[in-house]
Amino acid sequence: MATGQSVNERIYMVIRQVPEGKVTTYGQISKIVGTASARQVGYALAAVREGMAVPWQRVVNSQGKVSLSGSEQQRLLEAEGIEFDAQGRIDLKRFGWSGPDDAWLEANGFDVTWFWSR
DNA sequence: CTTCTGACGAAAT
DNA sequence: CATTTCGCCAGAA
Repeated sequence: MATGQSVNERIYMVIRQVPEGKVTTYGQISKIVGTASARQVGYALAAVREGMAVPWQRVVNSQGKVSLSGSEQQRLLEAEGIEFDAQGRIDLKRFGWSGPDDAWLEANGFDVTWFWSR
């Protein structure tokens, strides 16, 4: 594992891998990081400040909805090509990120075993 | 040093 | 479908 780094730092590393036009979920990030619960991912995002280069807007909840209702998160995603339905939800089948590739995981010290059950 | 408080998820009830 | 329970980080007061 990427030792010497805090849980939050590992969470940010993973989120930075999400490409524009795709979204990921709190649960998926927690599985990739391995040592973080979905709740901790939420804590980590709440601690993000400007200048950290973390595309926090690409992280939505398991229902495909943005966490910050009434904020600018949805507008930022629409600008990247993400579509929302009438209920304000994103179709994860179409816009969901499939995850980092094995090479990246291994190069950064993450456990690749989560791939076996994805 | 202690307490409080958040961008969440899955399973059980 | 709504509510409850647990998991257990990091910064502010």
